[in-house]
Amino acid sequence: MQQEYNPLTLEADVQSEWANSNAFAASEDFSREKFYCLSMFPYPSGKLHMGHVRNYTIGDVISRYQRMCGKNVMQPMGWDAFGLPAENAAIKNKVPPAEWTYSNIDYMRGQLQRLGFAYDWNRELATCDPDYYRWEQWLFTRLFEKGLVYRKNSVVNWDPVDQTVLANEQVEDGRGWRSGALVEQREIPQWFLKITDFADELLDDLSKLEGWPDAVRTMQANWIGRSEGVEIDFAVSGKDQPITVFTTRPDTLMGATYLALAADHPLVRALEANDPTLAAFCTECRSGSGAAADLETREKRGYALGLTAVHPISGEQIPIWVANFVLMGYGTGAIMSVPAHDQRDWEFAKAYDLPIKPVIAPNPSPQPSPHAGERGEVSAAKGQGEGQTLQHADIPETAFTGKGILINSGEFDGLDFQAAFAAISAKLGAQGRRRTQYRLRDWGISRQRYWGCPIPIIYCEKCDAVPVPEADLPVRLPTDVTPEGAGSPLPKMPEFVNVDCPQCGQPARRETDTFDTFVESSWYFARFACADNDDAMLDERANYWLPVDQYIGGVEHAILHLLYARFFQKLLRDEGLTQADEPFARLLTQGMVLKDGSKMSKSKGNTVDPQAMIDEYGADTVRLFIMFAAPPEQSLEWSDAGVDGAFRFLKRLWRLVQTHAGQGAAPIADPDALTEAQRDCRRKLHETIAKVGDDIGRRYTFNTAIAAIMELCNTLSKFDDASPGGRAVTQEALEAVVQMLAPIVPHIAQALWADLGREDDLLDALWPEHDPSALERDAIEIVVQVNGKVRAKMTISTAADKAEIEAAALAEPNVQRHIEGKEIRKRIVVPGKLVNLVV
RNA sequence: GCCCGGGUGGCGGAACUGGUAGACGCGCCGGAUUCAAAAUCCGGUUCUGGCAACAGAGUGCGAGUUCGAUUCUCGCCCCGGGCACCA
Repeated sequence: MQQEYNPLTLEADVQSEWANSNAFAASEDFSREKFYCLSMFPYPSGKLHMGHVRNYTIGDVISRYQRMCGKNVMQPMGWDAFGLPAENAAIKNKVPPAEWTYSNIDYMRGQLQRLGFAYDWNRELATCDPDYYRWEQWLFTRLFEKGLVYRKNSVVNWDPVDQTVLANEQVEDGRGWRSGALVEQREIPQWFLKITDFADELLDDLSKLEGWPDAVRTMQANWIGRSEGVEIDFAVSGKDQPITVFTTRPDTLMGATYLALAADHPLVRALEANDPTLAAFCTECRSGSGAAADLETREKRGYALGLTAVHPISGEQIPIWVANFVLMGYGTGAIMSVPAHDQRDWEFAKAYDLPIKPVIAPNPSPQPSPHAGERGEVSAAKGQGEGQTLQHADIPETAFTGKGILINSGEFDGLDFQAAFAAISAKLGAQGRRRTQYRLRDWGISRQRYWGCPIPIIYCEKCDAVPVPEADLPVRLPTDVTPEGAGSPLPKMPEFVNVDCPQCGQPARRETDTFDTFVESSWYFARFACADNDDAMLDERANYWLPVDQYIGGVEHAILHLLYARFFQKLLRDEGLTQADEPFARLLTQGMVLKDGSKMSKSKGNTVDPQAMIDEYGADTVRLFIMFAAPPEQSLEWSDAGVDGAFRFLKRLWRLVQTHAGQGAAPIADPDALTEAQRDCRRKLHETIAKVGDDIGRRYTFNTAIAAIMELCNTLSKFDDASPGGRAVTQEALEAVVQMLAPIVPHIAQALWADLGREDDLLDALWPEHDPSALERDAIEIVVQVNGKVRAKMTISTAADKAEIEAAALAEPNVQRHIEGKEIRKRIVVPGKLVNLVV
């Protein structure tokens, strides 16, 4: 028998073998099916946290499993290296962001290697490397030429004391996190990418993404928010310009009793100058963070402008209000309010005593809900989540937001939604236009920050904004800089700012804003295919590897990052750089790692340092626990005791293999010559192989795969049969156990593989297949229920037909007791499962 | 506020297509081994009643569909993620 399981030396040995043989270098091989497995790259914040370990273990298990299935696997790793934390660290520690970032990368790379992840490190990239971001700048200039880029004024959080722009995260309760000053919304010119040009394609292609979780597809569809509606002009009494609103419910037009405008609506802006009370109200609306969550949870407040609009059909005068919940960024910045049929309008009307005019009656003949008649309830037709039930057609307690039949609407009375939509749109004539509206807005990519990719634009008085010519790329970010707090240092660097106009040669000024860091993470997956190419952004290798076959990352990225990456894939495709329409064929969104029920975070002080766990137990134990504790999509509750349990299992496995191997080479078995106990053991083995293959390959429920392997090991411990047949079955089973565990605990698996006498390379050992003949059994357990309650369990031949099963069930003593003297009204027999007798 | 998830023993979780609720692991209890401890091994462990056989209850709450619901439908409650400048 060999020595004890010593993970620290064992793992070091195995890892140096992998390194020496360059075991995970991937190359394009058109004769083999490729598998590109990608985990979301980390922000190099200092050291790995448990969320990283979970993310990367999941990816590594999938990669190693796919390799054992014979695929040509590529699993790269890189660094999402630009971002705010580097600037904060610079201010705090007086160290340049570049230096801080690169030293973090070095440390974290070592941690990833220590965990034994099968990365092709030849493809490593960091987004702060000019060799990377130059192609992003290049693409931006291409998009500029194509008209997919434009500049417009847009609001930012402005800290008037620090004289700087703040991220939403840096605004706490409406105040700057450093200065404590009240934050204002201020407009500055910024660059935008026309993602809305792709709104339809981004929405429609969601249906192709069958390997994505439905939740993510639904969230993206709702985020894009395509809606069909009508744009309606309301003439304003005493003004030339009408107010244009957009509504998806023109059928409710006759119930519009007021208009509500955003504080930034042009009409409001014009009136503000001469109305100090209005100006004060608008200032209040503009204060605080610009985050939608803050705006929409504020108390609904309004201010009557004292103007009226003319209802385009009735000709009635209706008041115009400014409301703090109307956003300039969505639609036209003005809404027609129909308080009877919109909950927010209803609450606003109640608060300010505005008229509520019901114009829709619930449809009198919907699909009847079972008890609708009894309680006088009527179910509204269910559209996109807008169904509701209602006591009556009038509006005593709440708005009726369902669709129905028009009332109080003059000539339109009696029409349903469809008919009213058409009739009212037609009646509006030139004052109404059918329109498709999106909730999605163009992507603002300008950041007034230092540690990011410089936007390659030069401003010339004569030529306006000029993209930097390809020959002058990259625009390098100066790296020997330590930001000190208030604002980006770039505008204060004449050697960076002062430049000649590439068009006319006159003195000009370089753009000092940098890209949103989401830009870098929107195309890195493609660059991994050819990270070493200095002459082009992408080459033909991208067509071999893309799309990513499996992408793994946190749910928190379900909308923004994943939508931007999908958008960029389409930009790259249209640029002729790659062919795929979508970047990620299959997506796994992993849950968070919790401790004591809440997310691990420094501020809560409930973090567990992965490094300490690795140092104590080794990488395999950490990997095993993290894959066993929960299915990947669910949150995972960290448990030190659970880690102990994982370690114990590996020690048991180690002993099991050593004990067996210590008895010398095992004979080969003839399956037909086995005893019944040996056949049972072998059946358990092949049932486990079938289940584990399905759990890892199809379901991605690694926790149940591990549980099944543990069960098998428990069976093997008890089996303990030293006869030639018994030893042959044990050898077969242990080899399969080691293979099935190899993706999860690759180090110990490699050592045990050799101990079992195998000389081939476990990394490429083909995944075990189950032997269907081993699964055959003569008898099966069947449950007998009486009135749905289990009253007996019986073992019966698998050959028994329904009548025989039923007869056997009726013969069970405990069943007899429960049916005695009662009439059997119904007999349900589910072969192989159960019998239910209804008495 | 809006969009999307989730809620099962003391704990993490299992039950995949509507068919035995609680696999596997942790913890706990009892036993073996040991001078003793650690480590290891064996047995038990949803709750209530019962020596047991067995009976009753039970998957956030309330209703419904069904022979049968953790699973499907409706209405609530609570927790988590996202909300466009954290990544």
